[in-house]
Amino acid sequence: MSAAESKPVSIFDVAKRAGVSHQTVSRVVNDAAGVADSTRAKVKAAIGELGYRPNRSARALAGGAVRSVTVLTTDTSLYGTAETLRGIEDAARAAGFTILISVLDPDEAYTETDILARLPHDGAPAIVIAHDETTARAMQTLQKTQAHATVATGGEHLGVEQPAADWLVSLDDRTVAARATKYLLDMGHATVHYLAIPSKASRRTGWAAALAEAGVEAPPVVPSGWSVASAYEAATELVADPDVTAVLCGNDDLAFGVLYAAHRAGRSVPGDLSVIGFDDCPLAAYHVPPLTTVDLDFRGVGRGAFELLRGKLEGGERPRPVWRSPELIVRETSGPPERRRLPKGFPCIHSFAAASRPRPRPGCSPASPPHPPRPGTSPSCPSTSDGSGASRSTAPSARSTASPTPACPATT
Amino acid sequence: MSAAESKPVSIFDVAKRAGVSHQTVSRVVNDAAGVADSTRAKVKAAIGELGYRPNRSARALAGGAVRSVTVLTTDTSLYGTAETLRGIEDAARAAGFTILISVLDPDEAYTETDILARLPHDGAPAIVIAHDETTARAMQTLQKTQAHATVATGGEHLGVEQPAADWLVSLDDRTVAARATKYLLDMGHATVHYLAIPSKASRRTGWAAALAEAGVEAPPVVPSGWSVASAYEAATELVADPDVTAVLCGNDDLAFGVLYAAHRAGRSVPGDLSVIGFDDCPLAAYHVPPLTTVDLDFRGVGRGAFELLRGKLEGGERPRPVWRSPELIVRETSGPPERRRLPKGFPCIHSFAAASRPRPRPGCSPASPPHPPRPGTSPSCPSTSDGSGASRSTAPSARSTASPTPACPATT
DNA sequence: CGAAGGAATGTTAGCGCTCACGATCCAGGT
DNA sequence: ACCTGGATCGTGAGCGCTAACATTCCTTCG
Repeated sequence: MSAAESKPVSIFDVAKRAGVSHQTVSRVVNDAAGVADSTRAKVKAAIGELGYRPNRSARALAGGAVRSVTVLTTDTSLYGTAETLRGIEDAARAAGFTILISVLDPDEAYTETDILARLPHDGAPAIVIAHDETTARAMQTLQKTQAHATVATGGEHLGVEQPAADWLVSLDDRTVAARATKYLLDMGHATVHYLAIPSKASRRTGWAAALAEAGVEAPPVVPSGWSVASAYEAATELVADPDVTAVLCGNDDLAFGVLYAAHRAGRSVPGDLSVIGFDDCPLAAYHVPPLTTVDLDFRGVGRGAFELLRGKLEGGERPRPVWRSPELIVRETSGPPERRRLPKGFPCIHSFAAASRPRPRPGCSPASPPHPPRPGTSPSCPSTSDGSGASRSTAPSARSTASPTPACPATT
Repeated sequence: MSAAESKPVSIFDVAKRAGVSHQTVSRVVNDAAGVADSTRAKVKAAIGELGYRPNRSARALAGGAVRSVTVLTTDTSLYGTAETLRGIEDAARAAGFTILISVLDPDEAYTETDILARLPHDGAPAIVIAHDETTARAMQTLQKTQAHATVATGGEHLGVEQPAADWLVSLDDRTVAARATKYLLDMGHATVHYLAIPSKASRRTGWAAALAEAGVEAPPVVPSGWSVASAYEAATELVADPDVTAVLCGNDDLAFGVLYAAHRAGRSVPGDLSVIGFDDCPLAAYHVPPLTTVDLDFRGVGRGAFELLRGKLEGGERPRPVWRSPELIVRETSGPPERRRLPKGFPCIHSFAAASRPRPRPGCSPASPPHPPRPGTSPSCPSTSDGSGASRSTAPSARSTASPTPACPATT
């Protein structure tokens, strides 16, 4: 309350004011036992009057409980990273931890010392959001010397499966990638192409596995950057090929890029081309057309990572995060391939496409299917209470597995 | 290099190894003058051999230069916030500063002590990303007692204009909101509606001012949350009204929500309805149709905030950030209102809309206008080298101010 | 050739806090 | 009356570092 431009109040100031020793104040501040209630009250009063706040540096230096986590990452503005960070934050805040962020440059080659210097002090707890080479290497460095206080998320580059490691929280996106691929194959697509994010992603493995299982030769992976723009560029060639009828994308942003490229190439979606993303970012459900994607609970991963770390730090029995399998959310960018296939290299496919495209047509009828957009956080669907895996009720548009119900007939 | 599970190496260990005093080591570590080159080399060798890294807590405690910034914000996953944070990070990293993040809950009522307790110690430097009430109040608290070490960004809630304050870095979005509104008015729209983000935004002021100047009575502001979903919900009623022909949205996410709502309501864009966003998020240029929006350089704001803070901290002459006016990027969600207006309450507007909608039609001709998507960072356009304000070359789709050139004729 | 002055280095005293231990007080048991 | 022991509180040391001052050693100049 009384905060002038003077020396900050220390534990000794409080002690004098309350007529006790500094150690007693320390005990009160840290909720330690062995302080009489009357004394505790006196001290608390003094703290209030003086506006005392503990100095974290001093506390850390003196060997108190650490109460801070350093998060190492490369790009805080990517959806997955940002959400993971949010999860860590949420959990950390609830536990009274402070968060330090250390952003690494994906293009720089760091020495081990460079990485260790990112920590506030030796042995400081850290979480690495490992979605690329740089962060994966950082994790390996920390593993060597600070294993007791380090946890990673993601980590496709780390070459470890979740069940094996007690320092990794990740998603089983390999399985769901396989499921998504199989879903497309089952629908009649001859093959599924994969537009890859820059990461040795397990998603790719899942995709390849599903193709192999179906006896389909995997087409070459199409590499892309992280941005919509790079996906657009990477996809232009792909969507120009009428034999390409289904594209699985490394994340939603890439899917949007493909969708835009498809639009410019005159391919209709999903009649002509099916596109599936990864992430279920907030926009996915509200895109035109709504994007079929995979619901990846990055926030849960972040929370899990923090809890895991806290468990290692405090030794006590903390709930270990489970390795949940994400779910495929079928919306309106995926469906069976066009029955009436176009001859390869056909100059203009507009008339065909327009005639047979079922749904996502702006300027359609206002009497579209009822739309219950409740993208809140309620986890389970009250009415449709079968947990059969392929859909979730958090997304606005209802699932549509096969048989695309034409919302508006081709012409009135 | 040699990092076992033992006591971390301190400045004294290095001193002993190098055969000097700990203070000399300190001088070397901090690049202080007055150390002989030979000694410096010896010490550096010892540091390398022992793998010594300074302890930040101890350094901070002992009163060394601070080298850390606390960023206070409410939501790290919002585009504007995330980008501002990136800007701060970039600048901070370059300057060797550490970043602490403290996330506030927008729904919580914090006391002054609560806020101050977020800082690692009294007088610690901080940047507040003030996009809502909570953060604005936090800023006011810090202003009172830590003014010398605090800087804010955004701050529509702070009631201060940039030129007046030496602790605020923000964008002149009021002016550009007015410009966008005027652009729509000039194009023939009878009025412009505003879908507001939850913030006493200057954007709204600009919008209202432009309407007032044109002698148009401002329609009621439509409130929305930050999410696409809330925008969709808020906009359903709005887009159902055929008299509404132009909507200015508080940010791009809201614009996407409106676009989706318009799509479901059977309104065509931009023939039937013009929509303008704010932010120019990466997706805007690749949306279908590409979104007319305002390029807000949040990353620049973040960098500017950090530089301003550093200036206050170090006292020296640092470049003061300038108050740049953002630019309107006209893409394909805005245009003149339909000449052939529909009678109010007309049951199905599909046939009209489809017949006259010029451009954004999936499944159009592959011979669309040449598309140069170079969303890199090259700031100026080589060919069109007039800086006349209404467009920027960083966005893929070319500008189209008035007269929408139909890319594909209605039917072949 | 001695004093002054500077460069290089060492010594001391904290920063604000916690840990480990020591001191004090008062109940209860013998 | 004495001892024991738990509850409560105080004292001293030290975490790793830097600021301020002290010291040493070598130039350089009158």
